[in-house]
Amino acid sequence: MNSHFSLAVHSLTLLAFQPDRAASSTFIAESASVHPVRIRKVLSLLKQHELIQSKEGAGGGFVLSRPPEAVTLWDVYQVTSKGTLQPRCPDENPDCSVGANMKHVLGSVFSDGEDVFGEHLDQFTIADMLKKCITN
Amino acid sequence: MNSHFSLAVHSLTLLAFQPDRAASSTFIAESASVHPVRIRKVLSLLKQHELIQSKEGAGGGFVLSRPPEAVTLWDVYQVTSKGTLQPRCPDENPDCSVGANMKHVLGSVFSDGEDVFGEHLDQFTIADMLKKCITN
DNA sequence: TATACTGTAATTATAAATATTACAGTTTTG
DNA sequence: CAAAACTGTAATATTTATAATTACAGTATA
Repeated sequence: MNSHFSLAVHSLTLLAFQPDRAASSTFIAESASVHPVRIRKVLSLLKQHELIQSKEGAGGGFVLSRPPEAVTLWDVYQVTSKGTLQPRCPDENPDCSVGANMKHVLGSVFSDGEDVFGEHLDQFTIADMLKKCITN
Repeated sequence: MNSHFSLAVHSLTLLAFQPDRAASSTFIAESASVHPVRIRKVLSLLKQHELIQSKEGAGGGFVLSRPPEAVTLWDVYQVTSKGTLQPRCPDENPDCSVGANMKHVLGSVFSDGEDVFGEHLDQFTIADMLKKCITN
């Protein structure tokens, strides 16, 4: 699983944690121990998919555009990581009936598997994640 | 998903394809378009878990130790890729209640998710994979 | 108009995956 | 018995993927 997903969930959970004020990329980056530019790239994706809003300039930053109860981990996964479950396969080898088809065959198994996995992720919201973090 | 998994499935399917004779690492490597040493490493794992048997020396190679109907993709996954679904998380940050717990919280969500995904993989056997490859 | 931000592109550095080389040990076969 | 065809594994080199860093244009605030 790529790290965009966990950074996205981290960021959204942090925004849910302080719903009153915008969080800057620097603030989020320090919380997640990564570089601010990396956060801005991930949040750029979330913004494109309207999970957050951003405001430029002094005092700007990021806020949620939906209540945290209305955003699931599956929503986030689809934005940041769709398709990454797929196993890496070597190039197709036309000289071998196994090598020629394995990529496609495993591809369909994992594509369905991603949907199954998605149903699991869909059970958890950002609000749930915040609750789990705080009560620990 | 790491590539050990797809190489393992590829190898096992190839062994199922020619049940009569042992396959050498060179033969399998050519089918999968990768280096023989890499195949030997993956097959070493499968051997440790008794999914295959190997024979050294001239005319040696690898054979299945169970019928292909009795090996599922979940069996293979557990040997080659257990835990790889887990998203990469940055180090825990004790100064932030979100940063301090996110890794653990996501960890449990993905651990359960891996089991759900496993139930999906468990529906497919190596025999199924071979059938899918051949009828394409 | 200085300051604190976002947004992005380009570059550099680091880490992970993969290939390659090397060689010891094991069977088979001529 | 010796050459050939294998496995097994370690060590090294290469390639690729990730991540950090730098740079800078644009925007809102005070």
